[in-house]
Amino acid sequence: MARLKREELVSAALDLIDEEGGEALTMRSVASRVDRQVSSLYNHVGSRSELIELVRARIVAEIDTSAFAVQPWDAALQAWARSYLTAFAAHPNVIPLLATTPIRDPSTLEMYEIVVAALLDGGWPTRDAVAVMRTVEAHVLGSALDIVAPGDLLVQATVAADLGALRSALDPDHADAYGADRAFRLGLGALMHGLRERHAAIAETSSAAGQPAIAGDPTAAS
Amino acid sequence: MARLKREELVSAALDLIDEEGGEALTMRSVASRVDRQVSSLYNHVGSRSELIELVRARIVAEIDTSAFAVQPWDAALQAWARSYLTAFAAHPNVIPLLATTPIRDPSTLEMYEIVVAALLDGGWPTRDAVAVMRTVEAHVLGSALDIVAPGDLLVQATVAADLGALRSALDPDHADAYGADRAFRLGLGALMHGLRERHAAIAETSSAAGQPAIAGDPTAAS
DNA sequence: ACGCAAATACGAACAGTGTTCGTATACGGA
DNA sequence: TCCGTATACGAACACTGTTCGTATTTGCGT
Repeated sequence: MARLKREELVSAALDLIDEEGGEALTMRSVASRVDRQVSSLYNHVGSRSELIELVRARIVAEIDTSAFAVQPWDAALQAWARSYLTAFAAHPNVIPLLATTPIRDPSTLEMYEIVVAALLDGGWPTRDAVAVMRTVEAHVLGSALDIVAPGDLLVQATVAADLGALRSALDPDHADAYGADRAFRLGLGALMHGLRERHAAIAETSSAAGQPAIAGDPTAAS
Repeated sequence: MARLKREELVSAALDLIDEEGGEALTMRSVASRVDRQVSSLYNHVGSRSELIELVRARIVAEIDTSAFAVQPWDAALQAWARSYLTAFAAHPNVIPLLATTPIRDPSTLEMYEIVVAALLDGGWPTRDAVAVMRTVEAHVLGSALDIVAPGDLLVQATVAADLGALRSALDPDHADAYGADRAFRLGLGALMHGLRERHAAIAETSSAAGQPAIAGDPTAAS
């Protein structure tokens, strides 16, 4: 019996989730998939949570952050968000598993580092850089959850109840993941538009008054 | 022994989640809290999932949609998003439970109806109304998940690893829920800014060519 | 006030789950 | 070849949600 490697375990887990959903990821199911007994898994992985965290690392590795090195902050940020969502959307069943559990994976933190460094380099003040990244990531994550949500259920409930406006506005053919992706792109475009605006405003006041140290609540810009 | 009402069960569940977290919501724990045996609960609730869905209804009821009746679409939408996040943030431990499970609660659908109707009334084309609502909701939900994520863990890992830019940009005192809320407000402001811009652009082309029927991908606006 | 039907409470049981333990086996480097 | 170590194993534990048959209690119509 060939020696079991950690990466095989992660692959088995990811395949299992992709094929049968996140609740199907039991230690017993993955054990039978790699043709071992349950207790053997604990020689390679400390717990089920840790296994999930390894799956996260596998997916995060697919996110492309190269744009930050060669493009201005806004284009790079948008490309990053797109790649982020694409990586998650490729494994929709994993999303609920990753969205709720706290991040312990170091590679994810390295990604944060790249993004924040690029934002600072792009002229964002220290106060806002982390907030900008967080809000863009939140947008991506929320949209990812929207993708995994069964859209047909929404349509079904809509016709059952008395929801006129919603039903007429819902395109029945595209209320599913496609609709979610469309909503994501629309929202991301709007979000980036607003961020560019804010960035420009900050740069202006900054150049007019040396180092900013903005007074009051910096998020008050309507 | 006083007769057990459904709402008492929901209250007990919500209290339990607030105090001890979402994983602590076991049928046995809520049973002991209402001083019953486990099997008795199933006389009032079909399953644990249904109980969670009732908790969702309780929280959704706190979201204020009154602004749609008296304010223009953009101000109302922003007020709705704020109220939405506030309602969830009041019960952070519930967020992971609700973010992942599909929505079966009818009152939530009624809320969607109100929002979409207001957007249509505000001049948004049928194609985009649902997308606008979805993306704003996704932003709220993603930010809510950001709030529940333990921020101190991020800081801790940041100092442990070699993440210079991130560490220097992170305000150690406010890397927690406060920072998440700041990021949310910043992002929501930017998002609304972009949506207003897009709405104005659409209204312009619409008035120039009767009913729009926009050609090409309507989300292509950079 | 009575009786009856329906709602509720109960305890035991079942099939799952993640995890731990002690022990046996097989591998891989010296 | 030999020895230490990593791996594999099976049984067991404490949980979980849910179902079942059977008491008990409630509230309503008479």
